[in-house]
Parts: sequence; C-alpha cells; structure tokens
Amino acid sequence: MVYDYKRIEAKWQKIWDEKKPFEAKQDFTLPKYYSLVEFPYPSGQGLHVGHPRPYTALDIVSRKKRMQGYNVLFPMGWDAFGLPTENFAIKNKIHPKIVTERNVARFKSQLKALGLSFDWSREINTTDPDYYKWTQWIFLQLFKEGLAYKKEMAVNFCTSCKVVLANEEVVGGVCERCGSAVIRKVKSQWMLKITEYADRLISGLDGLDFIERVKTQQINWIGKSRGAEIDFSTTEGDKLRVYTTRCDTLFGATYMVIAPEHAYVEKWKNSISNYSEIEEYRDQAARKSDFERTELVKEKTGVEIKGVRAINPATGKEIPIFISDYVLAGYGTGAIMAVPAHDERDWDFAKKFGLPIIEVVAGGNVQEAAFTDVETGKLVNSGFLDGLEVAEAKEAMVRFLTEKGIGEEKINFKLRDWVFSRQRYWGEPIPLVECEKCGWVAVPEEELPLELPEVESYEPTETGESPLSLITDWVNCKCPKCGAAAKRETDTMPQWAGSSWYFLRYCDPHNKNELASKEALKYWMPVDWYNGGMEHTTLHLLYSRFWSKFLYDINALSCPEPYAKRTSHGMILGENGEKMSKSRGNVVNPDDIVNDYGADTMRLYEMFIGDFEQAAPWNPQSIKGCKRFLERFMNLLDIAEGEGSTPELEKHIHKLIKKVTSDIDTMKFNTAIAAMMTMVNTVYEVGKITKDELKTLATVLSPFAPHVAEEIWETLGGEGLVSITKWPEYDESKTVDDTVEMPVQVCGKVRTVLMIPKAASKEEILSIVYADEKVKAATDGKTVIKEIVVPGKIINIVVK
RNA sequence: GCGGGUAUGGCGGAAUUGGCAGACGCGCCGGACUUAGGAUCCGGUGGGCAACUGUGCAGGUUCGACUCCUGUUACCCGCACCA
Repeated sequence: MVYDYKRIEAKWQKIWDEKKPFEAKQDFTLPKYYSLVEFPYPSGQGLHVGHPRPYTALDIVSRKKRMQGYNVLFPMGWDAFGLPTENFAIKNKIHPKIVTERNVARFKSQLKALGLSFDWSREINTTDPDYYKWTQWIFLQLFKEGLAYKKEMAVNFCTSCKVVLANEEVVGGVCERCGSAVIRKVKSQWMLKITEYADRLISGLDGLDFIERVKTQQINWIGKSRGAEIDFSTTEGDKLRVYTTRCDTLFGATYMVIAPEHAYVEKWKNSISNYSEIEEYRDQAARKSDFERTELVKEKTGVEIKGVRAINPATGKEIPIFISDYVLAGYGTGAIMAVPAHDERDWDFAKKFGLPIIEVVAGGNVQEAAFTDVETGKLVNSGFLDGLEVAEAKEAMVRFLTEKGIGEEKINFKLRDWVFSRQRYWGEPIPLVECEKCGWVAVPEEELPLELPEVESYEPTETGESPLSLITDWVNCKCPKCGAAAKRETDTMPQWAGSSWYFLRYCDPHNKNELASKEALKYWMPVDWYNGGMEHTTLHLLYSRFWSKFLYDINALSCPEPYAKRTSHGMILGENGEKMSKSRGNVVNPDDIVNDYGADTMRLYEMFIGDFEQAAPWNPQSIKGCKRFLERFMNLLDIAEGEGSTPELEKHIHKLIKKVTSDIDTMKFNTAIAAMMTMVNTVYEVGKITKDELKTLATVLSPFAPHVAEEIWETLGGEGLVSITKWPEYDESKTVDDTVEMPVQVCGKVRTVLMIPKAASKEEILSIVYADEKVKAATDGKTVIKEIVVPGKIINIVVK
C-alpha cells in the first residue's frame, strides 16, 4: 500500500470539519477537561516549527482525554494587539486591522493543516471589539476598586524619532530604528496594583500542580523579603530612611547610598557643595536602564554628596552619603545603609572609594571579600549584639529599633506594580475620561466597548503621545459624571491585557452580556492543564493569575486560581543549535514539512525530537524516520488477518497501552512514540497480527498521527471515527512477565545476565546464580563477603 | 549582576528515579533486490586487538552513582514597554 499522505490528510480534515467531533459539548453534567495552549501572536512571518510543539503535545493530551470520555475544551485564538503589527502598519500605511486579518488567516490555515483538534467554534481575537469590551470592563472594575492609579514613570524616548520606545527597541542604549540616543522621559502612566496581591500570588501556588521551576521562578520574581526600615538622622535634620534585610549588621554601616532619583537630592540642593557634579551623575544614570545599572557591576560608580552627612544610630558616628546607580529608586526606600564587610556590592564600592570596612559578623576575612554567610557567623564589634547568631541578632535589633522609635520590621517585595499605559495606537483604549472638576471618571459600562477611532497615521506624535491624542473629535467629550467638557485618556493598554483573561472567554465566547456566563465559568474553570513557554513565567502567568484573583474577589469568577496545572515546553532550535530567527536565517516553515512529509510525520517528529521540556535542535535528516514508521504501520494492513488475539503479541500490546497511556500524562511523548515503533518492529518479527489487534494499535496511534489512524481504522471496518472511539484499556496482569532478566555482578561488575522466575526467593535466586559457570569463574577461590539480591533488579556478590 | 535551567556515542535522545549506560530514531558500515537507488528489506554500529574503559571537569558517599553530596567549567532562558 502506498502511503498517500496528501490524499489521506485532506480527506480526514474535511470529514472532521463537517462532523465537528472536536467541539466541546454544552452539557455541564459531563466530566470536563480544559486543556489550554498559549494563543499565538499572529506575526507577519507565519508559523515556524516551534509553534506546533506545544500545540501538538496538548492536542495529544486532549484527543486522549476525549477518547477517555471527557468533555474536552481545547480552544484557540489570537493575541493580536501589539508592536510588530503596528510598526508594519506605519511602514506600509495599512490599517493594523487589515494586517491582523491577513496574518490570522495565514496562521489559521497553517494550524488547520496540522490536524489539531481545536474547537474552532470558540475562536477569539483580542482585537475584536466584542472581545476587548470585556478587557475594558475588567479594567474599569480594577479602577473602581482603587487598583488602577496614575504615577510618574520614566519611559524610553527617542529624541530623533520622537517616540516612546519599548525596552526591546532600545539596543545598547540607542534607538533600534535610527541609532540616536535614547533618553528617559518622565510620563504620567496608569499603573495596576499587582503588589497588593503579592502575598496571595505566592501562597496561591501551594496546592497547584505547576512544574517546580515555574513556582520557584515566580516566588523569586515576587521576591518577598523580611527586613527592617531604619531612620538615619542627617546633618540636615531630616531622617533618611533605608530598607535592609540585614539590620543585624547596623554597627558595620560605614556609609550610605541613595538612588540618583532620590527626592533628597533636590531637597538638600542648597547644602550640597558639589551639586553640579551630583546633577551630572544623575543625568548620566538616567540614560541607563535598571538592568544596565545592576549588570555592569564590575565597575561601580557614584559621587559623594558633600555637605550632608548621616549618623549611624547604633554607633553614633557620622558617615558619608553617596549617590550611586547600583541603588534603585523603585526598590525599598531608594536608599541603603552600606555594610561593606557583609555585602558584595557594598564591598566593591567601598574598595573603589576607600571607605572603611568594619567586620561585625565573624567567620570570614572581610578585607579580602565580603562575608555574607548568615548561617555560621556570630556578631562582633556590635555592642549589645556581640556573641549572637545572625538570626538572633536580627530579632534583637528589630526590638531595639522599635523601642527607640527609629525603625521597624518591614516586609518588602521585589515585585513592582504593572505599568499599564502605552503611547500607541494598536491596543485597547483605556476607557477613562479626565474632567477638570471630577478628575478621572470611568466611561459608563453601557458605552463599552470604547472602540479605537480611525486615524490618519499610526505613528505616535512628536511629543510621544499616542496617535489617538490627535483625534480631537474623539478626545473631546463630556464628563459622564457632571456633563462638563472633558478629555479622554489617549493611552492604550499593553498587550498583556487581552491575554490576562482570554481563557475565561473561551468558556462562553459569544456572550453579549457578560465576559462569560457564571455557569460556564463554574463548569470549565479552572484550566486543567495549561502549557506554555518558560519565558512567560514571570509576566503573563503572574498577570493572568492576578486578574483571576481580582475577578474572584469581585465575585466574577468562582475559582481563585485559573490554572490547576502548568507545564512548559523547550524551544525548537535551528539546525545549528541556535535560536530560530529571521536574522539568523535558520527558520524552518512547517508548511514545507507538511508538504514534503505530511502532517502526521510532522506531528510525530515534533514529539519525537527529544524531551518535551528541553530545547532541541531541528534535524531535517531525522524526520524521515518518523515517516518510515508511519509507512510500516500502514503496511501492517497487508498482513492483518482474522479476529481475536495473537499469543505472541498479546503481552506486548497490553504493555504498549500501559506505557502510552502513562507517557501522555507525564509528557513523555518521545518514549511513547519509541514504544510504538518497537511494537511495529515486534509485529514484523512475529510476522502476523489480527485485524482486532491492528485496530487497537490504530487507536493508540490516533492522538499522535490522527489522519493515518483514521485511515487504518476505516480500512479495517471500524465504527465511526477513531478520534472519538474509546481509549483502549490494558490488563495489568498481562503486562508482567513471569521470568525476569537479572544482571549478576561480582564486585559491582556485570559478569552475566540470567533468567530468573519472578517468584523466586533469595535462596532460590542465589542457587541459580552460583550454578552459573561465569559466576563460578569469577568467584572461584575467593571469600564471599556480601550477597546483595534486589528482586527483579540485580544481584551483586562481593568477594575478597 | 540577579533569578531559573542544562551538560550522556558522529547526531537527537533513553535509563523503571540508587541497580545491565546508550531503548527508539537519524547517520554510518556490510549484504539482498535492482539497468539504477537519495526506494525497500536483512545484519552490524560508544571507544579499545584485548584486559578493560567510558555519562562536562575534580573530589566524596555507597556492595553499586548518569542519578545523591561538595567544589568547578561551559552553554541556554528571563529580567518588568517584545510576545
């Protein structure tokens, strides 16, 4: 039989389209399973072979769950707002809506060609006003609950393009497009108080089935730390407040550092004798991002503030104050007490500026390197703390600070609030109006969606404002509260907004009155299995958990955590082992693979390429192995005869079903396929198989290579579609062998392998072992010291 | 720099979680069929003639270590306005 994949795939894709076997049922009494993959950004380049990896994986999971009797929701949609589309629109003077439509059509046809079992009746698009109506609605609820606020924030601004740039568009400190200098310009931005949920975003992880590295990365990103805030008095009379996690080392604080943006720089202006020097340093620092500041730690920079000094409240000594960009304005109080003996960054700085290093925790040589161990050291040179362990000293210091009224215990988070404004066109308009009398007022809910107005040009304005600010008809409006003349917010939302709740919309995508009905949400949520890239761990995953928790708090959602299980796939790299990218010229287009080998081979290869969680390079040579396997599988039709079972195959088939069933659940798709390959090889060795058995094999194959499986199933006269037939069960007793191969070691070296009855006792095993010639040869004339027998595994005889 | 990962034949990877290292596939070598083979089928394939030796590197624990511990090197991902 010729494997005509083009004919087979077209045929079955058409049948699936017509019979719609993959649509989720609206019957809320059935056991449900919600599997989710991250919806793509429909870029102009189309799909590359990295996309189908997670899609195929969860398609396999979904197909198997469906066959196991679950009502499965496996939806797909488009995260279509964003920069590349907007930049393309600017360059080519095409409406981003048109660009999006075009890209979506391309993506969809590419996905369809892969035979993925998505429920296309629930397709969503974040740029659809019927969708973003609810994105805006959620924002308004956040606003009403006081979780949205305005704050002055620094943005990247290209002086030549006159455009606010995304961090990604700033390369090496200059504008990616024109190469001009990028400055940090302060703008008033909408912020969302995700920090208010910081604790719950940590504790909520507890019962969840997330892979461990996702949990730890989220916890570290939120960065909860227990420390203290301490007031240092200054020669100016003000108190300078610092945050520290090591208040036990207060006696060793020999200088202080404040962030360049710290408000006191301005406040102390008249007392600072070297103000111009300070000012210059501040301007320099403004040109660096937080990342660059902390990255280039090799050489610390800073300037002493001359004319103002601080007093260490523990020692009573006067100490100098510096400004330096290794202290970030956004973390803690924007000021630190520097303890060079016990902090590496302070140590580097102190060495460079010749500042005193005083040891206060014994255990290292602080003139050589900072001693940061908190487990072993004891306090010294620290008055009332001397002799205490670090943990005890922290407690004692907090008590001391509280009693004296110069400080207190303080919990801090690294997590920062979410900057929610973008000075761009292609995003959801922020539905707020600014009225001179009433301040910021929400657009009434019945006026949602607040649609994007048509503009002439998508280019941001000279001043960096969003292009919406030029549409005066749109900007000028009446205050919904008092009716006076007012102006609309012209910033739009970041792309993260639409993706922070899309999984809720899939539950009830055509609902006109709610973001989704309560019943649908209650039935489908939480998502049972969410797979996505590791790169989304700290932003998208936290943002969407934050929104879900908020919606739970306002009773719009009945579960506090949106995802019961989260896994992550590895990247597919180019042939050269590097990340696939247009600029590297190593991108592989799935269309070519589908065309040359067929979708089933493509799917199989993507799953066989390696450990699902690990990155793997693409290898065009290896693909044919998967195609050969499918051909050999199909050719079994030529030898399949009769009903019932073949004795030589029975055990193998039960083992196979067991292995594939559990391998899908544990994402070991590669070994599941290897087991199927071995099975086919075994059938050819045995030389016969019944039609019933081949039908079972086709059922097991069907989640992986659904088109071929349907074709085999139909040829054998199977009833209906194999895609929704019952997943086969296995008999545990038929998966165990009565005799096992056991390696026999002498002094840890394998000397022979013996067949041992499974039920044999230790004595019986040993009598078989000692009867063996090779064992005799290896132990002859030596004394047996120890005999280790691990039933079913290994025998080790230690001799002298 | 900070946070999270990874390292096994020529290549992708497997190893029941402390028990035969290299399953399965690619590639390669040999053979069959053939006018032909970049098709198919059959056999072989970590290194070494061998004793042996091999899981990034250096130690350690153990009857036994790819797996656990200590140290070390290299590479990959993220770092908040890319998605």
